[in-house]
Amino acid sequence: MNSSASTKERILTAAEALFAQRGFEGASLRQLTAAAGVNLAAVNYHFGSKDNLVEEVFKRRLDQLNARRLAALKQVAGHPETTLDDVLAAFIRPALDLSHDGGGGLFMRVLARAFAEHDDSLRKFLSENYGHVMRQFTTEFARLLPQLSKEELYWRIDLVTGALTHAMSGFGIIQRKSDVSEITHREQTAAHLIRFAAAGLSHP
Amino acid sequence: MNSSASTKERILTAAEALFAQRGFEGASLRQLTAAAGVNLAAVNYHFGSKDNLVEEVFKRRLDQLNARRLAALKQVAGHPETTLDDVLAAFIRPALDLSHDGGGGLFMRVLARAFAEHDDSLRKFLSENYGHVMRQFTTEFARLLPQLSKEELYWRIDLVTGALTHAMSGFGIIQRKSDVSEITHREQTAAHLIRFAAAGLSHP
DNA sequence: AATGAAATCAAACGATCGTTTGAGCATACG
DNA sequence: CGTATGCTCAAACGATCGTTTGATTTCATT
Repeated sequence: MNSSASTKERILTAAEALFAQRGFEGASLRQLTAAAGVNLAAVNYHFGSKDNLVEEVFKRRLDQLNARRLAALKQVAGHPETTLDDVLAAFIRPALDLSHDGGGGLFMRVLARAFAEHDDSLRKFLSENYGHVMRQFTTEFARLLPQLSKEELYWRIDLVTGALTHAMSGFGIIQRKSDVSEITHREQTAAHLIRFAAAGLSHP
Repeated sequence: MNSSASTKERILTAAEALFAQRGFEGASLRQLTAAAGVNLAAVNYHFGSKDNLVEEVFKRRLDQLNARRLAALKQVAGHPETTLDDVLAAFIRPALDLSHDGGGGLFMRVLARAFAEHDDSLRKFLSENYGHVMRQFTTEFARLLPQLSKEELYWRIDLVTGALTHAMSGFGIIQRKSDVSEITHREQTAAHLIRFAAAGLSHP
């Protein structure tokens, strides 16, 4: 279809969509290359193996998402006037933006699949490429919620993570009402998630 | 006749564990039957197909889980003195109990996998066998939270579902501290989840 | 135009998948 | 006892999987 894009990019885009729909094992290289309009052998030529392709699909979006989240966090972390909502916005808004621009509408669903997979190698890869972000956010949450024990804080962050991952994996489907502009709809969605997460984190 | 029931049960138990670990497509019938100590052909003989086996794995636990949840809900639904915590307890406690007795420790992880799968036939099956439970709980939530619009309520229930599914899928791993009895640990876990869910549902 | 590296292609590789087969075994009933 | 029925078993089926191969095409550089 998109013959202007490079073969590598077309494979990555088709893989992202197919992984979101059928899973990492359910999507075959033959379906994938047919959808991308490239030869079957192109995957092993450009990526070496299917497992490497899976990692590259994650890296392409995750590097961007991590950078945006950390940049947003840096602007509020440590400041005395920073609120819980500010930190949550730094975590949530970049994911929402990724879903609407940059063509990453299906990536959050791929990420949710990866969270559900309890495969060790995939979890290790995610931990190496995602863990430092969660760690920095956790530090800031701990600063803003000093009344919580470490155990209590980890519990709540885990639950919030589950809620947000679940919700964001549905972004591909949820359609805004036609009488609301996209930017308004995105603001409303962000407000929903932020208020829910703040309530779950800071309840007495 | 009795030996067939034994073979069936062994297949179901091995399938539950292997589906939790490797996913529905990742677990092969050869791994599965080897783990169960039965012949390869036994799956197709007793269940007809692998897809039918997947459904039977769900049915075995889901029928019990649904029955317990609805029974607990029935005891509190509609009563004027019922609180949000009561309804949430009716939803959460049966899942916790299933994880600790009856050998269903891995089932919640299988269920979480199924939620992450966006496969149409599996979602249809879950909707048919799980939807009526969610519908009854939603009705009771709506009664106890009359200040929320329908749209707002659905948003919050969806987020709570994501959080609980995520948390419960980890039950197989989380170990209680040795100085806490299992029943105390279960109570503490239930209290965590109920308070978090109540905060997320009822925040201003 | 000639050259050589990079990219694409059709075809085939061995492995593994879910499923089927037909013979053999067990147990219950006339 | 003989036989029917339910179950188990090793073996094989065709299909599909990820991967590899070697020839061919593409294309920038000389």
